[in-house]
Amino acid sequence: MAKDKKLVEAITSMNDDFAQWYTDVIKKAEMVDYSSVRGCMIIKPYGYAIWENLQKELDNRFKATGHENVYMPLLIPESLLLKEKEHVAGFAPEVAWVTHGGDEKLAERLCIRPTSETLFCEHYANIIHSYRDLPKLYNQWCSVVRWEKTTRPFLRTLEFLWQEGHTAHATEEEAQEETIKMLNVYSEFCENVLAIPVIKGRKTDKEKFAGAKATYTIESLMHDGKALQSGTSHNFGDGFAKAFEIQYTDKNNQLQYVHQTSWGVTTRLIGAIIMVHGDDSGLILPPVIAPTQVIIIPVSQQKEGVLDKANELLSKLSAKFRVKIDDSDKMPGWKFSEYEMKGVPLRLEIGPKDIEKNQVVLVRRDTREKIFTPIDDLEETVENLLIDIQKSLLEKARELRDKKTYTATTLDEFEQVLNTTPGFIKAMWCGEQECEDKVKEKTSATARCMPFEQEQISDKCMCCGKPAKTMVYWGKAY
RNA sequence: CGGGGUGUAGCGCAACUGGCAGCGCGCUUGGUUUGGGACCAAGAUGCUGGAGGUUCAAGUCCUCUCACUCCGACCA
Repeated sequence: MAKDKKLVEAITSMNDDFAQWYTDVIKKAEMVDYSSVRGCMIIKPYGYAIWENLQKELDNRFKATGHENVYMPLLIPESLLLKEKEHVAGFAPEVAWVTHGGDEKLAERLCIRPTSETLFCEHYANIIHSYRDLPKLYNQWCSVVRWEKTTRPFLRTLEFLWQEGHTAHATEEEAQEETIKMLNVYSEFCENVLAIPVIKGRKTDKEKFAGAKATYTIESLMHDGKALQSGTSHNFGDGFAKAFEIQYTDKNNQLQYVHQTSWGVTTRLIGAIIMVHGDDSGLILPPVIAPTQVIIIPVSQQKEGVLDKANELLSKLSAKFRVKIDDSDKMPGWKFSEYEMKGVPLRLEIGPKDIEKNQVVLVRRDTREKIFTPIDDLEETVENLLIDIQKSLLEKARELRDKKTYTATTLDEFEQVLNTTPGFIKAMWCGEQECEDKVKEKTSATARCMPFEQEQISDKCMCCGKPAKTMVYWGKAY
């Protein structure tokens, strides 16, 4: 009866089928819906609210580091896209084209932006003339379209929301400084806001962005041991500047090319939140970005005074926190499960027994610990608990990642680890793409990044045995 | 783009060898309930993903197509 019923409603267990678990969670937590266009998702209010909170936190950080928001057009003329060779080669296979306006065929077809480097470059060429015009620190929030072969909500969709920063600087040093500065903004954001620990480092040439001189990345590890590239920051050098003729006159009246950067994060981060923190009861959201931080659930709400008290607590807490009340006539047990599925960090139960004792029951989503709290201490306790949940989510994620991080000194060992205990594998590399290709071919793992924090695992490349240059984090990636 | 799986009510599924399209959950109304997914009663809901074909008759057989999903390759 009640037990069978629970089985009907339950989601797939993570350990049984991680991919199915993921799909169940995003559907049951009402984050997305599928649309009639292949590979495109409808982001529902709950999913979008998470994006909005994430956006707010990031945008504040961009502004605090001197960046300004702009908006570039959705459409890019083909001739403009073709200007930088490597860049086109990287994106051409996956762009969508607009060929008609109404019934009329266009003289030049337009692509729907897969990314906006070319537009920013064209614009920069027009507005940058003097060293006094530099640096230009622009960012835009928009969506882009990439015609991917296979798609998954949040992780890979044809259209996705993102932010792309594009900056132009007078010198190589300044551009490099900006590239690293924004990578640090991302990693600080991931750890403090999303409670996701990341590995910072540089991409190998094989993995770097089309047209970039160097790509830096933050890599995180999901519950199933797969890596997720969570944000990138590119140093373009003056490659784009030369292709688009972005030049300025320096103090010595010499014509110089600018040095550029770009950096971005996407709605994919929501996928990371799900797969880093979630459990078999559903989502677990870090309090800082949770659309609802506290859900109030009245118990025996038809009894005199219960709803009044619950609403009183609602208005009291709303001054400081994002709080909601569920006074629908569903059973309390149903509501408990529902908000666990949605990952609300704290549940507040209030019923006749509590009112009698002038207390409430607080329940943490992450540990399910029940805390009986006097109403007089409520605000302080809630505040402390939210801070503690945020903190312990990060700690727990870091512990898990460290536990799933291994080392290997030979390719056999590497394969063995990857097949038995998927995760990050730290191993030495000679620097040759040949070895990178071989690893991928044999194991389907890729070089996730060359971390800033290097370790000497051994002195030989785990693949070819030649002297090693770099320690690399390897892994299977989303 | 290659390989597998799936499309039937909002969701999960059933319908044998081709023969009236059904069940559970959810939904609506009324009532009783409420500290871990309540109960009773009465209802509503379908061009079986789409197009063509075979047949007296198609959810079922054939052809094509679209979407979803998983596994690879490609990518944020």
